[in-house]
Amino acid sequence: MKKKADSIRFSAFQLRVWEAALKIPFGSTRSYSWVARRIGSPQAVRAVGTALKNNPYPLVIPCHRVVKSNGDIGGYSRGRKAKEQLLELEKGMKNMFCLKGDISIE
DNA sequence: TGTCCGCGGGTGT
DNA sequence: ACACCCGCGGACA
Repeated sequence: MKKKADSIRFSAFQLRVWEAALKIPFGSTRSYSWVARRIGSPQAVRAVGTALKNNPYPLVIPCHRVVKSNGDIGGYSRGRKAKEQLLELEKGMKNMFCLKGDISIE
């Protein structure tokens, strides 16, 4: 990603990561490795984390739904706490609307 | 559990 | 070109 006045220049890798993140169902979570596999770069798990961190719209892109594969919550730009609360919030909303299954965006 | 190392991509120098 | 830095994961003790 070139940092210039343009600000609309992102690498294809980042775009793929964010696109994959957008496919994560509301109120659900996926792992970093899941995203890595999904974008066709199974070993790029660390890069996925970096890409998610660099995402320009942290709330539009549901990067908070990406957690560690070992059950840990993982990191978050705005702090782990915020991430945790966001997930709880989505869970609550899901419950509020009496949603049994996942909501698929595509 | 805690550490350690490799991983791919991004950024600074 | 080089040397780090990471929102990780898996192996190993």
